[in-house]
Amino acid sequence: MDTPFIFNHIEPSHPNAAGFTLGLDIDQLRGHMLVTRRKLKVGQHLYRAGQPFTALYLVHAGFLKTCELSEDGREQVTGFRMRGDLLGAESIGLAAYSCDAVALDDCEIWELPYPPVLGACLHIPELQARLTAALAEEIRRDRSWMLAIGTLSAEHRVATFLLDVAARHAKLGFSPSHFILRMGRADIASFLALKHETVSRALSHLEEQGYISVLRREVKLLNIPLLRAYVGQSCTVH
Amino acid sequence: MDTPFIFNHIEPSHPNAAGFTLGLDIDQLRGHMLVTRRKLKVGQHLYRAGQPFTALYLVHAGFLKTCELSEDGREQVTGFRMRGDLLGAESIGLAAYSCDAVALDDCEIWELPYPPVLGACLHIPELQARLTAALAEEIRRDRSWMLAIGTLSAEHRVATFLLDVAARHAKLGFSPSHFILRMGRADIASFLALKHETVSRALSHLEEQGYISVLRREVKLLNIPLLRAYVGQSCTVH
DNA sequence: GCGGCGACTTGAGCAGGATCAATTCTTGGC
DNA sequence: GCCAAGAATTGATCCTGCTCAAGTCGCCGC
Repeated sequence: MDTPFIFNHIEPSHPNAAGFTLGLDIDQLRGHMLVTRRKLKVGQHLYRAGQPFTALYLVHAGFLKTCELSEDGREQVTGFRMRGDLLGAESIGLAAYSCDAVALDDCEIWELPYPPVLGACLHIPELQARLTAALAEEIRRDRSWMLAIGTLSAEHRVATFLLDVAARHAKLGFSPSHFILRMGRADIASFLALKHETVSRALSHLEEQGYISVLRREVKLLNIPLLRAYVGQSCTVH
Repeated sequence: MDTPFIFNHIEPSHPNAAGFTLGLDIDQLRGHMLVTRRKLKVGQHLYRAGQPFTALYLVHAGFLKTCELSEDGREQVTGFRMRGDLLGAESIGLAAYSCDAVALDDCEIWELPYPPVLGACLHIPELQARLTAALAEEIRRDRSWMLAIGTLSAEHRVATFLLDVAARHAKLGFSPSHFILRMGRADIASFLALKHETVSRALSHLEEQGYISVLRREVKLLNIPLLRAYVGQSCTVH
């Protein structure tokens, strides 16, 4: 029996797996810049909108959300980041970060000071290509969520979200079918452009239908292919 | 009286303005790669999802939309591109384009073959920084629309959309308060995660309230500051 | 100029998700 | 261990935006 309760604390097979978003050995980067380590506790901000933009970050362990804010106080969760994910890239080219990054679990983060990253790109042409590709990947991820939000019903969105979590867990070597959500219902709701009650109901209903089992934040996907089929139906059915 | 009907055919002050997204002189790029010119008629695709990724594109004249597609046939407009905007960047790092780009008006496009762009980055360090910044900018734009879609009512979204069009027109030296929409109601609706009837009603209602005047695709913003205030209210009011 | 098609508007009725509210369950602080 | 605060669930009701439908308008081809 697996132990999803300590996911973030299991060491995956490759010791430098946390650098895979950039596809590079961290040690190679250390030759070009001072890579420091930062620890965050639940609820702490890695950075806030408006703070001077000084670095990119790689998640080594833990879990974070990014939040977009408007002048008039509206707030939107725009994504969740886990081991291996890059943070701060959206603020490249600005003097200050453009959004908030908040720890949803205790985190260990590698800080890559930014001007040095640019410099390193000149010496490691590979790095430049990787960084650009990582940015493009981020655009594609955001757009595929726009597609989901613009075209799927509440329940389909939630199912899609669970399948996405599963896929990301699988890529890190964790169980795709049994995991603990690190974010609250309200964060999922904001991300999917819903209300937390709606997310709660959707989860309950997916459970009733036998697709999943939910107990607070512990989720089991009982039949992933069937769940995929359920999401795929969304268009052909109506 | 201005003549918004021919916006796309007016030459703006700076002859190389169409390159401003990359902040570079196109002639400088020509030294490193073969920049070719492509013309498109309304309805033609600049590229389609699945076609081999070979180039980035700069819009010199005309107007396009980008569409995200799902395997099961769902479709979502993810953005609109006009003079000076970059296209294709979302597909960097892939073998094939990940979305469709469709002309909504006759277009003239500059094609920047991709591997050569990467090569040019090595010789013009400035270009690398600009390209990366352009990608980051695209992420921020997408996320600010996620915020709008996730937090604003239909009518507020439409108003925000009009203000965005106005701002982009202003940046190109056109009138921000009187313009012709190049896309149909259905495209606006998809982009804002609404239905075309809802967009139509929102426009009519904004007109009733005296914020704008609409006649088919011709739009006048009668009081931009007031319209901004109307959008800004969205949170404080509820 | 006329006919036909597609884009847009508008209305009526419906429904999916929001809102408001009550309750249970967890968790952390003392 | 107990209490308080917060997170999640669930129910009842409301309302925004969707659906279905009819009708208008403008434009292109002939």
